[in-house]
Amino acid sequence: MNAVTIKDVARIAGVSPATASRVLSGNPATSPEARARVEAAVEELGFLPNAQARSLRSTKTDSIALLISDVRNPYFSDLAHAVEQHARAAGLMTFIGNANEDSAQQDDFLATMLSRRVDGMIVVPQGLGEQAGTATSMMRRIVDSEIPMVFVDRTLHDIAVPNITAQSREALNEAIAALKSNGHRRIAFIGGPKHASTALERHRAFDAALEANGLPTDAALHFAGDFRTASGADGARWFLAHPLAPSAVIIADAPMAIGALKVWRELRAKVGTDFSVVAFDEVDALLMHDPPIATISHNLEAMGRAAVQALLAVIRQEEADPLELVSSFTLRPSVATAPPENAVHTEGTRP
Amino acid sequence: MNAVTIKDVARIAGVSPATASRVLSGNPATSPEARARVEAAVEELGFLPNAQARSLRSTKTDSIALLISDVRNPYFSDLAHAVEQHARAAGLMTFIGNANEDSAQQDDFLATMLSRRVDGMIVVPQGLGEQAGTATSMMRRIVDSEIPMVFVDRTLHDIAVPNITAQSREALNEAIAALKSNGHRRIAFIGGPKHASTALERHRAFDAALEANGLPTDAALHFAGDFRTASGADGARWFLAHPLAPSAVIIADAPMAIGALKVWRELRAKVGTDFSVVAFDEVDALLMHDPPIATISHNLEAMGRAAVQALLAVIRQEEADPLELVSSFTLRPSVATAPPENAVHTEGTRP
DNA sequence: TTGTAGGCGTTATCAG
DNA sequence: CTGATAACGCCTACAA
Repeated sequence: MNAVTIKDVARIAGVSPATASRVLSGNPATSPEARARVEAAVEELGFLPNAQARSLRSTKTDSIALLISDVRNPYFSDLAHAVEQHARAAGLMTFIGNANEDSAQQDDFLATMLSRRVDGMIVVPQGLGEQAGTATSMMRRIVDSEIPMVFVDRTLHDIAVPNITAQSREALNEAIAALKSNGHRRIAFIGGPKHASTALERHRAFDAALEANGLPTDAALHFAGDFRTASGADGARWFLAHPLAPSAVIIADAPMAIGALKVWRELRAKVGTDFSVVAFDEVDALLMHDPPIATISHNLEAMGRAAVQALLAVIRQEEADPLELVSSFTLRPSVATAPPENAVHTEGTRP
Repeated sequence: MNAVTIKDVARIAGVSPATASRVLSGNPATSPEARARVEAAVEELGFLPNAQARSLRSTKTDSIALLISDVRNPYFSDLAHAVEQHARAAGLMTFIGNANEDSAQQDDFLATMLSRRVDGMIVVPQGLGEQAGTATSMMRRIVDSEIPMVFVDRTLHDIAVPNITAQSREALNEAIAALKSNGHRRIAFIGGPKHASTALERHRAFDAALEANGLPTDAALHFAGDFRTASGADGARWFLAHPLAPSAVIIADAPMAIGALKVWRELRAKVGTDFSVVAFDEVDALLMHDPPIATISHNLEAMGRAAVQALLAVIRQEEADPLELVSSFTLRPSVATAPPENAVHTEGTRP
C-alpha cells in the first residue's frame, strides 16, 4: 500500500536510514547536504512516515482523543468544534469518537485510542450507576494506565481526574424567579439520566432554585428522561397528563426539548400560551420555534478551551487551575412570562 | 504508562509469547488449558494489547477514518452517526475528523490517519479549484498510497475513487413546479462554494429544473454562498435588495438557510407571506421555524450505510456497485405554496 | 556529522 | 498444539 519506508528514502538519498531519520525528525546533527538530499528523496517518493512504528519507539504522537456523548446533539458538536480548534492551535490533532450515550461504545473508543497511544484524552464520561454515575471497569483500567485525561461537561463521582463542568444554579434561579413573578407556582422538570452528572446537577439546582424562590419542591413534578429526543416526547405527554397540572416546565437538554415540542405541536398544545417552557442549550431549533423558547446555555467555546488547557496542563504535569463554568440564562419574554392564567392546565382542560 | 506487555502475560501464564499471542488473536491452534491460563493472566494484569505494535506486523487495524466538512452542521453529524453505527456493526471503529470546510484541516487529518494505518477512509472531500473542486496535493498523495477510500456526499472531479453522492434534480423539479403552480416566476438561488461538487450539482439541477418548467434561467438570480451560516445571512440581504424582486428563494443548505432566516426575522421580513423559501436539508431548526420551511432532504442514514458498504467492498477488493442516491423532497404547503401576490417584492415594497 | 546495531510489542513462519 | 526466531518501520545509543 504505502510500502515506501525510511529505508527507501535513505537509499535514494544515498545516506543511512539513521541519517534520514535525523533529518525527518529535525535533529540538528545533520549536514545541509544530507538534509537536501533526504528532502528531495522524500518528495520524490511521496514518503509518509509510519506513525505506528514511530510511536513504538518515541512516545509523543501529537494527537488527542475526544469522546462526546452524542454527535447529533448540537451541544456536543459545538463542544467538539471548540476542542478541535483549540487543540489544533496547540499543534494537536483531534480524533473524535461518538459514545452515542452508551458506555460500551465509549469503552471501545477509549480502549482503541489508548492502544494507539494518543497523548491524552478529553472525555464526556458515560457513567453507569446511581447519582453522578460510576465508572465502567474499562474506564477504571484506562484511568489506571495514567494516560493524561480530563473530563468535560460530565464527571464520574468515583474517578478523580481534572474536570471541567458547568454550574447551572444561578441560571435556574433566574429562570424560576422569572416564572414565579409571572404567577407560575407548579413548575415541572424533565431531567436527564441518572448516569450523567449533569442530570443530577441540573436537578439539584432546580430544587435549590425552587427553594430559593420560596416554592415547594415536589418529586412528582420530576420526569426522568435520558437526554434523547424520544424521552422528551414521553416527557411532553407526561406533562400534559399530569394530575397537578403544572403551568411551566424546564427541560434539561435540547434534544429532549425538541422531542417535546414536536409532540406538543402534534397535539396542538400551545407552547407559551397554555404553558411556559424553558430549555437547556441554546440551539437554533429552539430559537426558531414559534414562539422562541427561553434557554439556559453554557458557553461551549469556553468549555472546550478550558478542557484543552487542562489537558495540556496534565500532559506537562503542571498544576491545573480549577475551573468552573457558569451557565447563562436567556429569557425570551414571549415564552417565560406567559402567565399561567392562560394555561389549559390550570383550567383543567387538557388535550 | 501501560507497561504491561504480552511477554508479561506469557510469563504469568507460563507459556511463550507466541502462544499468548495466539490466544489473544483467537487463533484456533490453542489448547483450552493455554487459553484459560492466558486469559487469567490478562485479567490479572489488566493487559491491553498495543495496537501500534500489532498493526506493525499484521496490517488490519479494524478501524476507519471518517472526514466530514463541518461537525456543527446537522447534515454531517447525521451522516457521521450513520457511518459510525454501520461501521460498528461491521466490527470497525470510526475516528471522526472535522475539516471545518478547510482543505488544510482535511489534509492534516487524512495524513495522520494514513500514517496510523486505518483500514480505510470515508471522506467528504474538500476541494480547491473551480467547478466540482480539485484535489490538494496531499489528497493526491493519499489516493496514490492506495489506501481504501470512498468519497461521500461530495466528489472531486480529478480523482477517481468510488463515491456516494446524491442527485437533486427530481426534487428541484418538484419544488419549482410547486412554486410555479402558485404563480412564482422569478426564483432566486442561494448556492454553495465552487469547491464543493454538491454546490455545482444543486446549481445545475436548479437551472435544469427552471428550464424543465419553462422558466428562464438568470445568473443574476444566483447568489454564491459558502454553505456556512454567515453567507446565508448575506444572501438574505442580497435577496431582499434584489432589483428583480424575486418572490421565492431556494437555499442550498441548512446553515445558510438558518443564517438567512435570522436576518429576515430581524428585518421583519415575513417568510411564507412576503416570499417563499425552500431549503436543502431537513433539520429541526427549519421544521420548528414559523412557518415551517419547505425542505429538500437526502436520506443520510442510507448515504452513511452505502458509504460503509462501498468502503468494505473496496477493502475486500470486490466490485462496488456504482451507487447513486436520489434525494427526496418534502413540500410543506404553508410555505412553498405562498402565492407571490402577497410578496412584498412583487409590489416593489421592500424593508 | 554519520553509520551500525539493537530494540520498541506484536505476529508470521517454521520447526518440533 | 507449542516455542524459538525473525521481522514489521522507526528511533537512538554508541562508536567511528
